[in-house]
Amino acid sequence: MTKKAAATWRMTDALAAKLVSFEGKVRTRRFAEGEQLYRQDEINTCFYFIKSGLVQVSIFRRDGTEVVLENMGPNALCGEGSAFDGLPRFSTAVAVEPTEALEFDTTRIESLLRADPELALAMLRLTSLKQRILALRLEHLVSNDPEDRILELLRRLSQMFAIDHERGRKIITHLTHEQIASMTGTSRVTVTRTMGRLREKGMLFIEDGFTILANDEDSEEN
Amino acid sequence: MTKKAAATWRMTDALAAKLVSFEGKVRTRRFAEGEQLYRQDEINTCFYFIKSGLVQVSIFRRDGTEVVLENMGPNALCGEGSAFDGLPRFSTAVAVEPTEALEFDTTRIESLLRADPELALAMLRLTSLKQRILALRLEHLVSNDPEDRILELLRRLSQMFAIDHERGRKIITHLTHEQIASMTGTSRVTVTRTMGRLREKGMLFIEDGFTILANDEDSEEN
DNA sequence: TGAGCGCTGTATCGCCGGATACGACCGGGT
DNA sequence: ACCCGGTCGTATCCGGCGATACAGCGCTCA
Repeated sequence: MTKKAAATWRMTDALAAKLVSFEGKVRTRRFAEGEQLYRQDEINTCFYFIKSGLVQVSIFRRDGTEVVLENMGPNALCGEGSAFDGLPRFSTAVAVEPTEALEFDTTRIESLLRADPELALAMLRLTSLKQRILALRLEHLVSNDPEDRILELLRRLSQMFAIDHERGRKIITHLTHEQIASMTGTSRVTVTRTMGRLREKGMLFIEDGFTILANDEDSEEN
Repeated sequence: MTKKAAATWRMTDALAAKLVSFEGKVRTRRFAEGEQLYRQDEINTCFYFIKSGLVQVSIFRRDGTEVVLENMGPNALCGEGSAFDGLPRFSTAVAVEPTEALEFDTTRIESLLRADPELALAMLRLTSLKQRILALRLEHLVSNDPEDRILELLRRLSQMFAIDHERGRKIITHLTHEQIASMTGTSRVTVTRTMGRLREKGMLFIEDGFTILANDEDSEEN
């Protein structure tokens, strides 16, 4: 049950534009803090484009632990996976802030696609991006080295939510060690230990509570 | 460098039908054993629908280890992720058997989508399925328990490639422990140990070299 | 038929991450 | 000021996985 957090995912404005253009043509919904957009195991055909707010998408495992997939902020799309394949949702989405979203329904989207082939392309590009992120997370999760797992997350955040800084990239998204732990499949203690090590190595700095990831001059990741 | 293996992924015939119908309208390509369909880090816009043969999709990590994402058999789609988002491929696809595939090009697919909105839906459904599989793998990879990781793989295979058997589901796909290890991020020894434990618990049987996964009406695991 | 190879089953050992516990710090609320 | 909840830092202990090595076994092929 992680608490309020900043977004860990978003898309480029160009991609979002296509979805935004449907405002008015589809239902706009508001979710209060704590309200669920959809719940694991249920079947339905809606997916959401988030206009404002913050939605946490996570999987609850059988042993009770929670795996946070992503914190979706403005311009993110969520729920499209299970909306299209008609199978029970594999994740739960909860608004952790008051959220406004466009609700698309796949049972009605066929007509939209017919009318606007660009929408199909935009959707495919979006799901492709998600596929990429998932695959990259997978790549680093197979490793049992926590440093590897945590760096992968930080690098992704540094790409998506960071601003340049004299010593690297300042990551605006603030995550507690607990949250990082639940996203990387490690323990809170290990996150603390590992980030301490990274700091000693000069790969990481903390300033005003923000994490600064040093540019990896040593290699050419991503 | 895992060797020849059986498929670990496929889609339902209904979904495949739409793609198959494009035979003749798009290029058909043949790949010899060992030939690459695409390579990690390169950029191009093609994706493939496999008609026959077997393609191994894997990620080569910086430390040199290989993560096998999937062995794609007939009726599988691969490469669509990086084909659509225009970023460097995150995986490498190699034919491990002589393979015949339909080659789609995203730069030309727009016209196809326009002409046939059903194609867009089929593609979205397909990528959704892939997203689901990736997310489920993720869910189990965050766990450091090898039993968890390995069971997830076996359950997936049991759903996709197994036939009923008096003691459970007989998994046709034959994988060596080494291959299972590289798909689950564990060591070969651990796979052997873990599967031994599962056998003792009666959750697993080996017969004629095939793995039989007991139906989990026994519900309680770990 | 025998040699060689790949796969499976074990054993030993070192290491490191999880569990647990506790203290320091910071901020908000009464 | 005081308390309190949340977060970060650190110590200890234990279990189990990875690395490595080796033995038995069933192939294939000469």
